[in-house]
Amino acid sequence: MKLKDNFYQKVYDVVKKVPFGMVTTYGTIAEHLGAKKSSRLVGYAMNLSHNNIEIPAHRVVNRNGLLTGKHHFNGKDLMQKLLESEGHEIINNQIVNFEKVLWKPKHTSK
DNA sequence: ATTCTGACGTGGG
DNA sequence: CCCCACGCCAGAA
Repeated sequence: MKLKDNFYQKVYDVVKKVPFGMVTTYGTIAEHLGAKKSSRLVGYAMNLSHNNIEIPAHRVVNRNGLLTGKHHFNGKDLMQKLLESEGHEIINNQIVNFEKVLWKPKHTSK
């Protein structure tokens, strides 16, 4: 049981599926899992999984496209650097054209 | 065990 | 537009 385990598992899986040059949001993932209200869990799951270098957590931002979790990386603007390296433009900790690089699960073709 | 906080999001006043 | 509260789960003090 423990559907929550499945929940985290899905979060990791989805995040790892995020293609290069694309980003996603906690709310989008949570909604995809059918727990939009548990958007916090997604962020929390990231925190637990941030040990898993295989998970591009830097591609996950809040619904505002704001790099809310950039402080949780190497403690520097590593998150911003990574995003910029992938072709994103960050201004004031916010992703430019965020909606244009926003990637959604099961809607990859775009 | 209890209390607070945290990578969020939505709604109400 | 700004502030507060609720929902969700887990870890730390």
